[in-house]
Amino acid sequence: MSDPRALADGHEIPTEVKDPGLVAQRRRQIVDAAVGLFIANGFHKTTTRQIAKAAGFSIGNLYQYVKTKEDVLYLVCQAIHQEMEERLNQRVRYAGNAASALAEAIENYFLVCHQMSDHILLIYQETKSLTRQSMRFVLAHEERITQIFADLLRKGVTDYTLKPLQRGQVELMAHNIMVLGHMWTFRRWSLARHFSLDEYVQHQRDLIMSELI
Amino acid sequence: MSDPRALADGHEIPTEVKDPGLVAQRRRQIVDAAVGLFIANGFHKTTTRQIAKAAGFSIGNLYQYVKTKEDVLYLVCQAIHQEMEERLNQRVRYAGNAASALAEAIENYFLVCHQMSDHILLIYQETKSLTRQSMRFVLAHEERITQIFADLLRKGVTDYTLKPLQRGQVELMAHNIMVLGHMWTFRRWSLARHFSLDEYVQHQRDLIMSELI
DNA sequence: ATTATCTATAGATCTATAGATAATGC
DNA sequence: ATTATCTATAGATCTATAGATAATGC
Repeated sequence: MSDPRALADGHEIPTEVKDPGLVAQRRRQIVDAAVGLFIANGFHKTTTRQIAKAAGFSIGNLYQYVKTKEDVLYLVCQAIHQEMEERLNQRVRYAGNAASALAEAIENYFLVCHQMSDHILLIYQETKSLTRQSMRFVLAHEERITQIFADLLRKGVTDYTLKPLQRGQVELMAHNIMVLGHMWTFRRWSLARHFSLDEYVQHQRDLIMSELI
Repeated sequence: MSDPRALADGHEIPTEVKDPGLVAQRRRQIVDAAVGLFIANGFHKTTTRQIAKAAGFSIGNLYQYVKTKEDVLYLVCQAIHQEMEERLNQRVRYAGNAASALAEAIENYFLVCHQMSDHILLIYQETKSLTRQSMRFVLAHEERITQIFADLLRKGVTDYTLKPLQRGQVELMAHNIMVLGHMWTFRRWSLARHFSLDEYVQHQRDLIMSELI
C-alpha cells in the first residue's frame, strides 16, 4: 500500500468459500462468463443470474464468491489489465538499443490493443461503475502499464538513442502512446475508412518515433 | 441523408405535443436536467422520475416529449456535440496563415475539452447505450467536428504553411488532435500530477505543430 | 373542444439472502 | 462435521401507460 505500484495488485474480495484454489477457479469462471456478457450487453443490462448461468452454476453459489455485482466488474477490469500487462511485458526487450526496443514495443502494443478492442472499450465505459476504492486500483493498474513505455523512454534518453526529454515529457509521451493505441478501438468506425490496421500502426509509430529521434 | 454531413443533424424524436415551440422548450429542460443526473449517477442509475422531477414536471408529462428513456440520452448526446461544435466554430479563423489558425484552434479546443470534461466523459461512457440508429447519428456528429481540424490541415497544405500531407495523414492528424484533447478529460487523474492545464495544452500543441511544420 | 399535465399503477424486473440439499474429507 | 451448492423468494426497484384533471384558445 505504501508503494504506489503495489496498488495495481488490487484488493482482496471477501468470500464464504475456504479453499483458495477453488475460489481462484470459480472466479476465473465468473470473469470469463462476465467479460463476454458485459461486452455484449453492458454491465448494467447484464444480470447476476446470466453471469451465474454462463459460469455454469447457480445464482446462490455466485454470491459465495463475490459479495456484490460490482465485485464481478472489478474482477473483470483487473483480469483485463492483467492480460494486457502480461502481453506487453512478454515482448518488451530491455537489452540493446532502446529506441528500436521502443518502436517494437509500440507496434506490439498497438496490435494487442486491436486484439483486445472490446476489453479496452469495456474499461472506458464501465470504470465509472466501480466503487471509489476499486476505481483507484484499476487506475493504478492503468498507470503501471503506462510506466512500461515511460521506462523505455527514460532508457532511450540514458543511452542517447532518443533525444533528451524533460521528466514531464516522458510521462506525456507515455500517455500519448497509450491513448493512441486505445484510439484504434474507439474510433475504428472512422479510421478504418482510411487505414488498415497495419497502416495505422506504422503511421502512428513513425509519427511518435520521429518526435523522439 | 444522402450527404454524410447531414447525418449529424440527427433524427426526429416523436412527441404527443403539437406546439413545436413548447416541445423545444420542454426538451431543453429535459436535457438540462438529464445532463447533470447522468454525469453524477450515470445513465442506467438515473431514473426517468428523477429526470422529470429535475426538469420540473411529472413523469407522465415527460413521456409526452420522449418515447423512451434512451430518447433522453440521445437528446443529451446531440446537445453536447452541438455545444462543442459551436464553441469551436465560433473561434476558428479561416482567413490568413492556416498554420497559426490551426495552432490557435487546437489551443481553444483543448480548453473547451477541459471545460466540458464531464460531458465528454459522458459520451465516451454512454454512447453504447444508444440504439444502433441513434449511435450512427452521434458518431456522425463526432466526425463532423473532427472535420473542423481536417479542413484546417488541408488549408495549411494548400497555402504551404504546413508540410505536404497525404489524404490519409490529414484524417489521422485530425483524429489525433481530437483524442489528445479528450485525453485530458479521462487521464487527468494522472496527467495533473505532472502538468497544469496550460502546460498540458502548450506541450501537446507544440508536439502536434512540430510534426506539421 | 383541444391540448397539456398530473396521479396512480400495471407489469416486469433484479439483487442478494435464507434455508434446504448435496458433496467432501476425516 | 464441514464445506459447497442449489432452490425459492423477499424486498425493492423502474419504465411506460391509462385514465383523470387542469389549462388554453376559439
